[in-house]
Amino acid sequence: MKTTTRKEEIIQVASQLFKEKGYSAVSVRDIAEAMGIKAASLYNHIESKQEILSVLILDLARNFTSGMAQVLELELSPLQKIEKLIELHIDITVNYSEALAALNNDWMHLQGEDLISFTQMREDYEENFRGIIREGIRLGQIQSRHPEVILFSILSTLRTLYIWYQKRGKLDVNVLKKDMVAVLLRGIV
Amino acid sequence: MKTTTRKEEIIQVASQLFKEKGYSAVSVRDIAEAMGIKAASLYNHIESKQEILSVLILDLARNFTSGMAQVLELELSPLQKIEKLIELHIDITVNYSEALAALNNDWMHLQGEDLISFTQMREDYEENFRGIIREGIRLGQIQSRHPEVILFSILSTLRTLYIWYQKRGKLDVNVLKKDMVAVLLRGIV
DNA sequence: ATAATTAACTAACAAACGTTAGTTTTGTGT
DNA sequence: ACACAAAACTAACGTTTGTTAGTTAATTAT
Repeated sequence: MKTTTRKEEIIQVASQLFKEKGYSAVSVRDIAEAMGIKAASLYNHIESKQEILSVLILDLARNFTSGMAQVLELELSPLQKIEKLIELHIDITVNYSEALAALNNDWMHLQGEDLISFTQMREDYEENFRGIIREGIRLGQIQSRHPEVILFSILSTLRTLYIWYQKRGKLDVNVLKKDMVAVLLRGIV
Repeated sequence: MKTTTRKEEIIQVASQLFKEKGYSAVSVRDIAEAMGIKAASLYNHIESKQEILSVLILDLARNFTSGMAQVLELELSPLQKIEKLIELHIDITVNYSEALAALNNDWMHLQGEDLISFTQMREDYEENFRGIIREGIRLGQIQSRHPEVILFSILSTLRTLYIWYQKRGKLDVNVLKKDMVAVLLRGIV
C-alpha cells in the first residue's frame, strides 16, 4: 500500500530543488522539468507554488511541535529531556532533510496566515526549550550560564545538521545520536 | 576621512536586503528603491547584480582565510587556536553580519570562477580547522571523538551566530566570546 | 463499450526580471 | 561663468516568472 499521490511527488521533487537553490531561485518550470512534464500540468495537482512551500514547512513545524509536546509530558530530568530533543532533531534530519532545509532557509517566503502560525510555532518551541534549560540550571544539572547562549548553541547545531549529514555519507543514526549528545552536553575537552 | 563610495553604499544596502530575503528574492529594483533611486542608476556604479554578491562573499571569504592563516602561524596549543578561531568568527559576526548571511545562504548563486574559488577557500578553511582538532586529539587535549562531529558542532554554531546575535540585542562582545568558548569547549553540563 | 475521472498538453497572459542606451541633472574645480 | 565628471533620469529591450484557459490523451469504474 504505497500511496504517494501525484501531489506528494511534486512536493518531494520541489523540496529537493529548494534545498539546492532556495525557494526563490527555483521556478515552477524547473520543478516541472525535473518531473518530465510541462509547468502548466503541475496546476492539476497544486494550487500554487506557495502551497508547496506551505505544506513543506508547516507539516514539519507541526512535527516539531508535537515532538516537543511529547517530551514535555515525560517524567524526565531536564538533561534527559534535552537528550530526547536532540534525538528528535536527528530523526527529523534523517527523514525529512529537504523539508528541513526549506524550513530553515525559506520560511520568510511564507505569506499571510502561514507565516504567522509558523513564527508562532517556532517561538513556542524555543520558549519550551529555554524553559527546560532554565529548569536544568535551577537544579544544578546545567552550568549557570546565560540560558540563551546554551539554547542557541544546541539549536544552531541541530538545525544545520542536515547540511552536514548528507555530506558525510549516512553514518549510523544511533552512533550519531550518541556522539551529538556527548559533544553538545559535555563539550569536547 | 570617511570615504564610502557610492558603490560601497549600494553593496551595503543590498546586503541588508539579501540578509532578510535572500539574493534571489531581492530584485535590483528593490535595491534601488531602498536607496531612493531608479534601478538603472545602479549601473553607473556596478557591473551587475552578480557583482554585488561576488564582492560581498569573496571579500569575506578572504577575511576568513587570512584569519585562519594568522592563527596557524601562532605558537599555540590546538585548544588555544580554536579559541582564537571562535573569537575570529565572533569579530566577523559583529562587524560583517550582512555579508556573513550572504556567504552562508547565497554562495551557491555565485557563478564561474567565483564559485570555484569560494568553494576552494571554504574547503581549505575546514581542512585547516579539522587539522587543529586532530592535533588536539592526538595531544589528548580534546576528547577522542570523530573530528568531524566536533568540527561540525563548533562551525555550525559559529556560522549561524549572526542570526541570533541581532535578535538578542548586542550584548558585550567580550562576554560573548568568553561564554561561547566555555560552552563550545567545555559543554553545558 | 461507455462514462467519468485523472493528468497530461498547447497557447497565451500580464507582471516582473536584469540590463542597455541615450539624455538630463547635480555637484566640483578652475 | 564654464567645463567636466559623477550620478541621476526615462524608455525600452528581450527573458523569465507564476498562472489561467481550453483541449486532448490515458486510466479506471460501471
